[in-house]
Amino acid sequence: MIRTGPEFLTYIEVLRHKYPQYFIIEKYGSNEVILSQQKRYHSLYCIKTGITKCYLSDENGKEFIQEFLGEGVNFGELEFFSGHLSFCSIKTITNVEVYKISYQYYDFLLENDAVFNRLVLKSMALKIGFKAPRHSFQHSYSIEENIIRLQKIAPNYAKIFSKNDIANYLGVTLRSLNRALLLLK
Amino acid sequence: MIRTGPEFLTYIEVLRHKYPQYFIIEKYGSNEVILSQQKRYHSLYCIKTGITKCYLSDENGKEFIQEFLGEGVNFGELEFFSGHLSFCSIKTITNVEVYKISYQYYDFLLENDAVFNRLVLKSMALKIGFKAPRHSFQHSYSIEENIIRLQKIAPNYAKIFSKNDIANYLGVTLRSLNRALLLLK
DNA sequence: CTAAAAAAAGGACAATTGTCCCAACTAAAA
DNA sequence: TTTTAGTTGGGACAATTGTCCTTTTTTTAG
Repeated sequence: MIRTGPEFLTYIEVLRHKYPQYFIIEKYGSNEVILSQQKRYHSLYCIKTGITKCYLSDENGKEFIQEFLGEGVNFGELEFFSGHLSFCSIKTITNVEVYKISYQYYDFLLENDAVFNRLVLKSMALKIGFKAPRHSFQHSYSIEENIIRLQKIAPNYAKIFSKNDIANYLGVTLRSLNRALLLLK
Repeated sequence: MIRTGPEFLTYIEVLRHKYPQYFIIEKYGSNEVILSQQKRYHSLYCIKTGITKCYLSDENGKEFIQEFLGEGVNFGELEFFSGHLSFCSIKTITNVEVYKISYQYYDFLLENDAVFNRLVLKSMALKIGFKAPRHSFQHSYSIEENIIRLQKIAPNYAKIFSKNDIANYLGVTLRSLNRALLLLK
């Protein structure tokens, strides 16, 4: 439920010794927007500690949560490659520390560090591989079954996330989520 | 609606002159499975001509179509990076020609051809960037609005795809799709 | 400490979508 | 040709989910 990338984070920590000025640590409290959709940025991020949500909001302001991001996950890197505006927003849930890396240094690392390059490729492959089965499952099964699945993956999910976030993650309304929770009791 | 990767395809054609033995052309008729989910492969593919669908099927055999793939799109590359089994199936819709590339040669190209490497990264970034807004839209709007959107993106969609495929692409039943089409007439 | 705001819970009804049918038509196979 | 299988279209009803609203509880801010 919360994506992580421990391998990537470990390697970032290694690289930071070699290129200390490439990695700027930023700290955020809870409920702060780090990146908002439809804007142009010149840096990307890797989460050092904490949890964020990645979401799209539609015209009515409803959030559609793509995934929850934990330690070692990158964000903002897609826009570097595609050249597009950011297509989702990132907001902190807990206190968060991130490494911020400029496009320029990122480009340098991709070209000159084969290990880093391969880790980026792998992390992107994993990102794609995670989404599809999740959306498929969410669609094929009832809300109750989805909640049961959440409880298995993350037994403490209710302590971390608000009901609203969970509903938006499952792609249902808060009312429907509450109904499903009632039936499970 | 049909993903393509012209830039990638062009570069493959270039590389093929330098490394002819790396790229094996395979031809398929319509409705053939090129890759099926939960299996291990040792090659990946790039579509030269034709259209395929990428889908997950659940226990009831219902297909959940992720996307339609056209010229220049890769598939089977995620498993190379993640080391996982294939997580979706690929079936041809029209006649299809693909370039087949072994993991071994792919690895070599990634390491030794910086342009190729960057194109792979870009194509993966685009893959991720496409899915999220689509699922978000599909979820936020009615079936009718989704059909109208399809017609704008691909006016000839009804000639290429069966009703069943369109329903599975939109994540609704055939019955619901028909109902929505009635209301639009 | 109190007021205001946000989060959580659920009632009542409406709208949407799914399930299970059946019928017509087309294409493919025997 | 005849049969079979697949595609398309839609009726009737059930189940699910959403919308709108109200109440209670919890959290936050002044």
